[in-house]
Amino acid sequence: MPLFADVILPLPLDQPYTYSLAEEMKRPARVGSRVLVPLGGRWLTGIIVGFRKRKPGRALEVKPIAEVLDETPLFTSELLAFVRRLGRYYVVPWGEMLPSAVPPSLLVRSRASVLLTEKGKKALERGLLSEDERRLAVLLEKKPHSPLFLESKSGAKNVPALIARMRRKEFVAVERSIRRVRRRSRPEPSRSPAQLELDFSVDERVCRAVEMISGVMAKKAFSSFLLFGAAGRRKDVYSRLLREAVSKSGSVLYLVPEISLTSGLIEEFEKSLGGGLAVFHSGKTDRQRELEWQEIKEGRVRVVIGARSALFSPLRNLRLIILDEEQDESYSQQEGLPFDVRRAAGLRAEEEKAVLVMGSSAPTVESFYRARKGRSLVDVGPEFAKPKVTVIDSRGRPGLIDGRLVRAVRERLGKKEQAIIFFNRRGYASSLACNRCGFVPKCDRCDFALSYHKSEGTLVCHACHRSVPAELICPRCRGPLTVRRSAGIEAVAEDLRRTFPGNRVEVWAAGEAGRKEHRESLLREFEKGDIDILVGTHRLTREAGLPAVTFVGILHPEMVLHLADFRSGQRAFQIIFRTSRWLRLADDAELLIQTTAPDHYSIRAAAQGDYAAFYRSEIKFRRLLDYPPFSSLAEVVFSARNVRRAAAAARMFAAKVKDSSSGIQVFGPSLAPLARKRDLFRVQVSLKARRPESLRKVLTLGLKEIRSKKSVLLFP
DNA sequence: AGCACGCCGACT
DNA sequence: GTCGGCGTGCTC
Repeated sequence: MPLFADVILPLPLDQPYTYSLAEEMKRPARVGSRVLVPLGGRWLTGIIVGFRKRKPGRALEVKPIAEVLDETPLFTSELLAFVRRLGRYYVVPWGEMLPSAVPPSLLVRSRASVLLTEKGKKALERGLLSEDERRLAVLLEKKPHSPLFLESKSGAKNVPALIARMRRKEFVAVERSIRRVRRRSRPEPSRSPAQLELDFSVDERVCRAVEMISGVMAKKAFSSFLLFGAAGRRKDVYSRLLREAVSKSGSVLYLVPEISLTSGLIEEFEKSLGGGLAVFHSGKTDRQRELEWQEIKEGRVRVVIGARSALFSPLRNLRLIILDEEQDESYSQQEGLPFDVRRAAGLRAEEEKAVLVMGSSAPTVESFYRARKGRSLVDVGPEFAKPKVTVIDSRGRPGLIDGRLVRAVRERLGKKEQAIIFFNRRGYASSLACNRCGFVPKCDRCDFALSYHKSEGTLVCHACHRSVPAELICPRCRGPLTVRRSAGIEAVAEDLRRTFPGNRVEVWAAGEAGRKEHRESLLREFEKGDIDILVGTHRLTREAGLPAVTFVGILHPEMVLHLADFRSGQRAFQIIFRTSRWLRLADDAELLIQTTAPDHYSIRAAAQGDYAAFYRSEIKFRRLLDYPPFSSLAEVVFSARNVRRAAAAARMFAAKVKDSSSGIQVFGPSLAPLARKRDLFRVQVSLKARRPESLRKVLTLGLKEIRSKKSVLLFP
């Protein structure tokens, strides 16, 4: 009896391919196992998603599976179902979801290598080659290289076509090799769980929350909760639920926005669980991740702590998913990673019939609204201490830093105290400009003015992260380029240095100061008291080791309100709310906010530390303008090398959506906010719908036959 | 995603 | 007429 396996491949395809199974492979091949298969002349790793007795098409010539790579399946059936659903949800092909789910080294593929033939060498010596051919041949003279290497080094255009032509003329040959799949090394056996400590939390709200949630957990059905309140009490709840789940031989997934923020947490769990804990973070090597997967898969690891990639860990009998700091923007759908972690965690919990507990002291209004409506809000009470907050109205006042803020800082420095100043814009100024001819240096791949970073002497494109040395002479008229020093953290630092010449001022920002050693040395020096004023952007809130100070100043948190984004009110609130955590809780600790929008509800509520007040205003505004959670939004960006192609795809999509006329509002096509990025023109279409299901249906249908590159952002 | 194919303008 | 750029379609 012949047997065939349906295999999903790590390609932008939604359909599995069918391969035949040799007799000796029928036993090890199982749903969820990795297999090595041939596809169009190369070797790829795929995942078996099903079996069939006959081939799908009569005429189809089915190729055999070369090797089954796993003894136990890499994916549990729940995990596989989750990945498929996640793809469906975000309109991403099944196969495209795979690489973001699995450590890349587990998806072996053949690698092409181009080598120069004898005939090619002779042709090179005799000068028989065209310019591009010669360049390629020179690179290959010493040793073979990958097509990718040739693409970047040869300087020739359309390298794949060039290689194909040279191959036909037998100047070069292409060889394919697969990195040998390593045999698994037997990891050490797991330690037996240590005695679980009993803890006697006296907080009644914590006890009630634990009781209620663990009661639901015992039912082994999907359910979700929003834990609202102070961080310490949330952690008590998590830790007790976690131990409850583990003691019932279940496993737990603990998601955090950034693994660096979990110091202490890991040690604590390690102590109380006595092994069986895995920590996911981006700093790990491929090899480490691979071993970790095996450990989890084979049930030796029962608790996984990590950021978004941990969402795909192959835990079995998953009972509990914890998602802390629910409001954090790193959970949102971002470039390259086409899903929202909050939503994804919900889908995974549904597939696993597990309980999802999200937690925050100031959740997103979307989650808060849904939790209230679904009666799944669990309030464990707010922080006890609120810092002293002062709002400075700087309307009509000149200068970047208000005199009142300067006075407050001076007072602190006089008392030998340190200050943190927060300002959420990188760089020195938005751009350089020529006074004479108006020239503004722009990125040559993006439609974006370059940001001037004075301390580094560079111009940085904040869209594609490329940086070039700054030239201060206008290339057009040879006039001087001057700095528009309106904003930017470097300008803030410079002002402060001028105002406090005897004190040390340092800048903390992503990008230029992004090197790890640099950040760590800054941190140490700040801790020792060698730095008096630390000026930081949003990046600073991502740092766990920052010592608490007695003074924090926030400059113009209202800047984000000017962005065309329905969540900007929430972002402004969060900036202030989160920043206040840097304050040491002492009597004379103070948070000072300098703003030109002191009456905005976000700023006012954040200054008072009043989430409820913020929520009331924000939800009213969302309802009025029909924004999420009262509607669903989609943003589809079509990108292509030339504008016409991108525009044509966008127009076709918009027309299709309008034709389906299912009560969906269509905005655009219009140029995307960043009309050109990394040499791609971007045209976008936005959709708004009452119900998320109708939106997804229209997206799936409308995008079906559109070949052009596209990316979909979904809200919520 | 790769890779082959086939179409078209622009050069030896 | 070939070269080289680019869009289209297929891979079990």
